[in-house]
Amino acid sequence: MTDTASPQRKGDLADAAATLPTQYAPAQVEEKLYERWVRAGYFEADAKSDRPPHTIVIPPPNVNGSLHIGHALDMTLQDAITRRKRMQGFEALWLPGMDHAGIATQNAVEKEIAKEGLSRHDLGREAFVERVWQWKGEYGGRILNQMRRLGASVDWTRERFTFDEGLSRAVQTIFKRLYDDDLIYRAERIINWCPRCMTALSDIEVDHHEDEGELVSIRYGDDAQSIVVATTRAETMLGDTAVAVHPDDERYKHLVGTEIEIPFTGRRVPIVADRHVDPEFGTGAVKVTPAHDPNDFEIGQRHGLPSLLIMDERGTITAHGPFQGLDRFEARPAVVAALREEGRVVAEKRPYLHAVGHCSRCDTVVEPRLSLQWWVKVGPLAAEASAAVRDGRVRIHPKELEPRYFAWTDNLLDWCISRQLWWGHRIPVWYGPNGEMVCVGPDEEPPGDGWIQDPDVLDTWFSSGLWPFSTLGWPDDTEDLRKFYPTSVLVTGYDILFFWVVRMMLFGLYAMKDRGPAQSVPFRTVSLHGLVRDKFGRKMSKSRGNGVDPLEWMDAYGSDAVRFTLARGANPGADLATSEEWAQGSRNFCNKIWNATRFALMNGAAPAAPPAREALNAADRWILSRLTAVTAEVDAYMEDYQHAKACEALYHFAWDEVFDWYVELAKGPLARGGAEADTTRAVLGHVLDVTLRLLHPYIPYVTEELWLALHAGGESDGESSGESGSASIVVAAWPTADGSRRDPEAEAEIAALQQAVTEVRRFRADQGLKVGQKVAATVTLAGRLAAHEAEIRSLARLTEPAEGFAPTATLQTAQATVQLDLSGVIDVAAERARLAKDLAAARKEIAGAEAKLGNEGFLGKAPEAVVEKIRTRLTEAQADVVRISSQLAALPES
RNA sequence: GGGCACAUAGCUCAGCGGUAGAGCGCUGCUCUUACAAAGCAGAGGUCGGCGGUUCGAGACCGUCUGUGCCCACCA
Repeated sequence: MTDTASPQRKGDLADAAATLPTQYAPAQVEEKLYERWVRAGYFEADAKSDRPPHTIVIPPPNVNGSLHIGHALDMTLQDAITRRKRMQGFEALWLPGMDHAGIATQNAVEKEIAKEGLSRHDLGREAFVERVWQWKGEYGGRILNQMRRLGASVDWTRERFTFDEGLSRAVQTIFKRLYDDDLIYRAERIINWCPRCMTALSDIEVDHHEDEGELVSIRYGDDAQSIVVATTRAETMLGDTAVAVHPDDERYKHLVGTEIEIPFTGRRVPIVADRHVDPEFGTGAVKVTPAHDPNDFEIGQRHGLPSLLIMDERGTITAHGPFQGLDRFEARPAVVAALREEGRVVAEKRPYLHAVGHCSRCDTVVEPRLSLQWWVKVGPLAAEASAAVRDGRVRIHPKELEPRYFAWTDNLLDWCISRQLWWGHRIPVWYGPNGEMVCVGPDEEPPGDGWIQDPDVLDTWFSSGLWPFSTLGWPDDTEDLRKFYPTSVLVTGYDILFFWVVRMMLFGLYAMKDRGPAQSVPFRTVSLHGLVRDKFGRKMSKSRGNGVDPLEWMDAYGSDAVRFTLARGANPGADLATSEEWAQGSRNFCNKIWNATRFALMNGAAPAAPPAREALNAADRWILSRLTAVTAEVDAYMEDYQHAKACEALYHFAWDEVFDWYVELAKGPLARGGAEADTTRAVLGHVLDVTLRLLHPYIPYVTEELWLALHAGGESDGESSGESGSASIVVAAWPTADGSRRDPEAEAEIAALQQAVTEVRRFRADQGLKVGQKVAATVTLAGRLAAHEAEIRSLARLTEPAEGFAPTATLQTAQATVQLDLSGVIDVAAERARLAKDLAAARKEIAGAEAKLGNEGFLGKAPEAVVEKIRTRLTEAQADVVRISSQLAALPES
């Protein structure tokens, strides 16, 4: 924390720099800047503007959650995209909001009231929903508040909630439309039932994992006629209404068409032949329970079998008999035991690994159950959704993930949308006293006395599927909808590709179809990122304790550091590993930028249009050339959502080129003063100004703080500041590459200089010389390097040769020869070893190149540029051998 | 049971037809007129195995092994 500037120098410091401490302290700038940005209205999009729109709707976080590292990644990327577009002059809208998250939130509140010894049924529907709203008010805004911390440039005036009034109207509208188009229907089917949540679940809300089951073989029938079936769910036999065998199975052919008695029930059921049965599996005979198994249900349909429900909503056996009242998992062993008693267990239980469905919310084993539910007929909608990607109206990025998308759109089964919950959009259907049914639109009065509304609510993904247009005011034809739909890009993790992205495609294309094919898509591009993992690439989990709290990192290292860490790891569609050390590294980077800018300010640099070429020295021309190249590179990467690449390019340019070389090279001219120093100040100011603007989308806070300081002192130049002047980097112009500044000549020149300096430094390091230890040397330069002796001497810490100068070592690069007097210092043995190594490397090089050039196939087919490169390499290596050999010979005896 | 990825430096990952890269970590040196959250220099990979295509292959093809993920109603 010590300020190393000497007292005399301090007086020369620019005012702005004097106020900057030697370390960047995020806590002191973040809140202040965010408030200023919001107050200035920079994040508010104007639907009336004539700028081209750029729209992102946030994947709405669940109200019941708090910011986790995955959110932080998602939001950082969206913010970076939005900030760049805003700087480019787009009318950039990033719309924030939350999801009511039906089942998840209901569970959370149920858990809370359970602490008071209450269930939702104790409260009753209305009071319970009231309670959830209350809870939402209390905890709901947490993530949104955390977004502010992160620096998210969202338009707070447009914040939405999937359960707010407007969105509820959108839900009702689309339900009605789909209903009228026969794309929503009510039917009795086998659904996934969670006996704990007591609701139906859609297929994607069920997680299958391998569970250890027990397969037991049971004999049905009596001595006269019997058949053996195998099952893992013995209790379901109480609901069996048939036994099925394969039609070609010779073992059972004679039994088909006969009847057999189901134990305990006294029920006689038919033996049917069905192709679904696999004769190879188990005994080749299957018990058929149409009400509790999806396959069996289909067999039942094919053979006109009755369906018997034998469990209630809680999974308790309701079938009359000895097992009534038992839980399904108590009933299973009880049934097996009773069967054994009767001598019906033919083969004892054997362990059997099979996939069992679990509720994705509470992990309870899902019970397939025949039930009357509401469905979306997805076929026609999915065909559209598939076509939109196939014909390029919607681009999935990275493309490698397209097959996963098609795997869904091309195989989607009808979607069960009704849930037996209380927290959600109520199904807008009313039932009349005589079994009539009417679907009520948003502006219609519900029917009167004697009619009751369907008690169920809609799947939470039903409302979030409308998000890209419901948030913009649909079903009304609003200015926002006209201006900002279709949205530009959807940024989300690949893990909700089918939960959410597919739903938005289905609904968007349907609801907006009157706009025509190109304009109805919910987004032009889907940019998918991966999951954040720990430093070893492992999934983060509570039980493993390897999770990361982004807030903790923000506290410790600043928001920018967290953002940069995440963005830098974000390769399209790929998971990223992260750890605290990386956040530290990013923090260090921010600090480095801080200090480089601080140096510039201390030397009076200010953003200005860089002087004409003739006024510039080689270093200036080099860095401006590189700046142009990097600007183009970063711009292209960002346009293609390649954040990791963009960040890497910026990191290396800023640190390795600007800070480590240009700033060092600038010190000479700045110290010498005069016009030369003015030029350097202008170039340095310009380079930093552009670099800060390029970095701003990823690290908004530190760049703003420094950019303001940089503009506080000097003249603002129109090009760098953009039309909004120097009020904020948020609205400064996004840099464009100035092709006229490309300068291969200067790049080659500085590369040669770097090579020479590095060679000397390496030599010094090998000899164990201290930085402060002066070494006399002659420096002989050729070609482009001719004018750079002063820089080389300064950067390599070489002094002029004095009397009695006696060189003991020679260093040579392509355009520089440095002879050093190291009498008394040099470690001859080490030097000899080093040279021997270099010599061996050069000889290997020659051998490789000669082999290639002697290869006729190579000469015949390789492009001329490649051949030329190898020739050059050969020539250089040959020269190296000569040089090194002579150096070896010149070394004194040890 | 299907499908899709991935196997490159100690760790996490880029590179995807022309002499192996980054960050972190590691080693050595250094308070050098912005920064020790720094500077300088360095060590460390026969790019999972085996075949093939090619003048040339981490890179393309085949195959094997290993790992991960997604989907799936086999009782």
